[in-house]
Amino acid sequence: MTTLLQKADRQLRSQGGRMTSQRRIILEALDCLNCHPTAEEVYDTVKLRDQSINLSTVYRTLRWLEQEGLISARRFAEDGRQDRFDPMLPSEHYHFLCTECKEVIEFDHPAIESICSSFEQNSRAAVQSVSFVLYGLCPNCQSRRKN
Amino acid sequence: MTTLLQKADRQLRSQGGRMTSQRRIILEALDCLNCHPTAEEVYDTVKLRDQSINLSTVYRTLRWLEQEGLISARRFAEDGRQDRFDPMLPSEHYHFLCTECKEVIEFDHPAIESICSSFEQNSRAAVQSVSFVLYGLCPNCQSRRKN
DNA sequence: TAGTTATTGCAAATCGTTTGCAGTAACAGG
DNA sequence: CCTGTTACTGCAAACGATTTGCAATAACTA
Ligand SMILES: [Mn+2]
Ligand SMILES: [Mn+2]
Ligand SMILES: [Zn+2]
Ligand SMILES: [Zn+2]
Repeated sequence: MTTLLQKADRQLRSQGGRMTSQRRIILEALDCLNCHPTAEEVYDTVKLRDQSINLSTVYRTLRWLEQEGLISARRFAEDGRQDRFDPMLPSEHYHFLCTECKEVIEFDHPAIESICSSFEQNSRAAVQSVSFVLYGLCPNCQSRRKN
Repeated sequence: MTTLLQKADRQLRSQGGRMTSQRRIILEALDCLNCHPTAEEVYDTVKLRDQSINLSTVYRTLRWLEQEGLISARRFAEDGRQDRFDPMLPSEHYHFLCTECKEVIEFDHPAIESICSSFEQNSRAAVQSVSFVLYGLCPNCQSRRKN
């Protein structure tokens, strides 16, 4: 399993880009920050290692990774209006967002694809991408609420 | 079929609110503006009837309608970061957004609900709401692109 | 080791939306 | 109708998330 840092390095090499210390720190943060962080969350993590790094550098790096197809930006409702960044997995997947703690759970379901094709047939529209997001309470927040 | 204007009127009456000329114009705009307008689109429409109406009044009215459960706000990816407003239909439904002309097509599919319950069982999370959005090209934009 | 230029930090701009405030106009009651 | 109370308005300024212009810096190349 190749890390984001490795993928980005290869990408940079092939286009005359430069691997800066800031980029390395951001990429390493993304690699160990498991889930679906906001830019602020990445920024907070990265600042622990380099106090002088700037939020706009974080954004520029994230947007570059997005352009290169190495991560994708997602915007969930019921989660303010900030973007969350998702390491691009090899397979399509969908999300559950806990409205309380903002935890994201990924899942997949075979029926989703067939819903798309049945919609395509009925509407004659061409589907290019799918966003399926469930909102609710994760197991933890449910039990926390009962108390 | 009761119009939004009628529903809002009833709601206002029951809570000491006032039916102003601005609200009437906005509600009438929403009633004939068929689909899923942004606040700006509503604003542009109402300005034709009342030059002096203010964008913040449009927002305040839309948010009030949202709170009253008469419309809902939706945020689609690939559509900038503005909200779109959806007259609350009696039944749950889902959306297709044309990435080119921003037309919205509504649809439903019986399998969607069973996907939710199967996710609930596997994850032990409690699903409260669902957002299912397809992105792609509507029939019109497809043929326009072929030429 | 020096030169080219991609990348940075910073501050200011942007975009969609919200808010504080003083003035205006609904509408209830006389 | 007239009047008083106060919900609602327009305006301007604040907002949060993100983007951008620019001059200084630091990767890489040769
Ligand atoms: Mn994901
Ligand atoms: Mn709709
Ligand atoms: Zn939770
Ligand atoms: Zn279209």
